[in-house]
Amino acid sequence: MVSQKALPRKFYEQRPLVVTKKLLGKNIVRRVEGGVMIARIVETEAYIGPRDKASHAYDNRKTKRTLVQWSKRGCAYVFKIYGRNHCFCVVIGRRHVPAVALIRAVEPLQGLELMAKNRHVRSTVNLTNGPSKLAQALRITSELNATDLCRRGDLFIAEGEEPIGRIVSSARIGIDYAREYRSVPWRFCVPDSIFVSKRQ
DNA sequence: CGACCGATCCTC
DNA sequence: AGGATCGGTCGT
Repeated sequence: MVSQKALPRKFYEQRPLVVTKKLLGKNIVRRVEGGVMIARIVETEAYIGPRDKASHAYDNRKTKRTLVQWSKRGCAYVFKIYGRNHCFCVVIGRRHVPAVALIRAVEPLQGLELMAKNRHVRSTVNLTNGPSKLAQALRITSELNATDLCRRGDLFIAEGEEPIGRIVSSARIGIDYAREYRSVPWRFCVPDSIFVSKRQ
């Protein structure tokens, strides 16, 4: 039986890289009409503004899109990318310091049928093995931007099983333009998960 | 107001 | 390897 108690604010108030790493193994709980979906986080990345050139909040770019990055830790930052895809992040920066953890991959635990319906794919691994794939599977869109994940609502994160083995860290994916921040090891994943992006 | 482009995914 | 697809962002 998996816990459905939201992680406390205190969890998100640790140092950004600590939170990003500790999110591995935690469970995303998503309630929609038709049921509950639960998925275990297996891959994350940290974006730590304002100096991080890969971050949307680089150089303190505070816009309508990025504003949530300055809100309370433990809130959701959901953005749309390439016109059709969404990505799901968690705010983890101290007050006045924008920072988020991007959820890059999860393992489905409950509600696989719902996820498959949302994704229109057959294979289980293809359900949630990428940031926009999991957002689509869990039906996470811009409407959920700024959701407080510390409340037990339609979207929150709960305690899960500790990852077994050593956490792998590496450079982040898809941010080659970020100059000297291109190679910082701010990507974390559990070892041996088939849902983790190829490339480590 | 126009131009550019992306923390991706899918198909070829 | 290339196209989809559109709102955010920035320069004029």
